[in-house]
Amino acid sequence: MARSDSLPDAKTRILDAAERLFMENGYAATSVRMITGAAGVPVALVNYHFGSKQGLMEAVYERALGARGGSRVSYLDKLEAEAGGQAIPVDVLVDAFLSSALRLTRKDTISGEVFKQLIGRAFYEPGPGTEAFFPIEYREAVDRYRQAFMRTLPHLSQDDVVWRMYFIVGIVAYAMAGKDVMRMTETYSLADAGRPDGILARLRPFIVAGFVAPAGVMPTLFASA
Amino acid sequence: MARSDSLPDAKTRILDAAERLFMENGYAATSVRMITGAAGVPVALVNYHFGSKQGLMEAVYERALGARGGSRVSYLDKLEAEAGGQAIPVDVLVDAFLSSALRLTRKDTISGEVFKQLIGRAFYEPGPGTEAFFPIEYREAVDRYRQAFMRTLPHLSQDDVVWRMYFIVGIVAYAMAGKDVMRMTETYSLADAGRPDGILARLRPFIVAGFVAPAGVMPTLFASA
DNA sequence: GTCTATAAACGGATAGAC
DNA sequence: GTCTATCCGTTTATAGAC
Repeated sequence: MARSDSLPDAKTRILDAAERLFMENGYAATSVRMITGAAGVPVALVNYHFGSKQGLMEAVYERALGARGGSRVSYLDKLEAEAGGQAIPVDVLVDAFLSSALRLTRKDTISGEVFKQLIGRAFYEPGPGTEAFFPIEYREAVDRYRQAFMRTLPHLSQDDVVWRMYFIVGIVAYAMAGKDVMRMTETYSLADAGRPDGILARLRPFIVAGFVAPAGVMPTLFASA
Repeated sequence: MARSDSLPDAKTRILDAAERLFMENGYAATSVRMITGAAGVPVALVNYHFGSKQGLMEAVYERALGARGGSRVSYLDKLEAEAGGQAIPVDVLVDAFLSSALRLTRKDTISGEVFKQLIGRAFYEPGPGTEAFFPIEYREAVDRYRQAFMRTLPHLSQDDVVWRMYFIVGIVAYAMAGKDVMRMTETYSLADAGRPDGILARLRPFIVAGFVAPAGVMPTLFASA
């Protein structure tokens, strides 16, 4: 599985190329030949190692998301142990949720990129490679964080807490996918654009403030535009 | 262009089918034959009416997003006229931004669905059919709202304002795309799931609170998970 | 495990009859 | 404007040599 040589073996090179190309173009728009071409291996190796194009996609996610059963809640466990029954502060919880639950485990495939578009893409692109085999650990982790958030913010209903976590996932996925349809980062030559830590630094006060806000559901909302 | 008959003409049926299938499967994963099959018309009609698959995609967005040059900022104009030089309250501005700038104009193509996954998909899917021909009016509208937000929230830098608008777009796109990888809406049988107005009602306090929050960029943020 | 060659189906686009 | 038949490149996947 591991070689002491200079070049990774064919299987790894295929995974690397597939990860990058699926990320850039999406699943359907990426052909097996593009992948093998980029990896410098014959086409047949994809089917030999992964069975099919979809099998390759699944292998890419499996590798990117980390080992199965890997505890994605261990950090939360630690926080709760330290708190000793007390509620954990919101900002700490938000940090933990962003860095631990939503963040990917595997680091820098290409060149120091810690954050992955891959997971962002997984949240949106339909078809094989997304919901179908998305690990259950993520949903379990989400539920653990839901409980923690509800302890910290007892003034919110469960629905409100879940909705707000849902919104957070949306923001993070959008940023992770690196999408910018409005061309905001171009138009305003935005600082921190593309820098995960910078983005998260901008994100945190926004999210924390949003999360602690009173629910306040108002009946009629939108004027006709 | 319009018939008094029962069935819409071929061109319209193609647009309807394409809108639905592009929305469900994405652009690359949807073939022209799938579309013409669903529409009950021969394949050749796509090229006759729209020139190419991409031309069809553009026509779909053109129809969904409303007429070109349609003023997407007219409501903001009205608000600013009423304010008479004064800053517009944040919640009003947020409402206007959500309902007017980001919302789609065309209603219920399929069956009473006002909100569109289509635009949500446009925000994420790579390749043709997304950023390439996304109308400039959207970006213009964003800039108008940026100016309004900066007047209302002078304690924020331009970067912070733009970032927060960016986050909002991310949330809305996620909700619009209807994606829910964590299966939150299933798991918790979430109230308001799928109901645009309900979602927006949940969204508003979250966004308003996040937007007015002090920037507070902190140097070191995330503990190792 | 790696490669060449090929199979079998599907992709978008078009020519030309009606 | 609508339809049939077809072209031609590309797709995934496989068979079989090395």
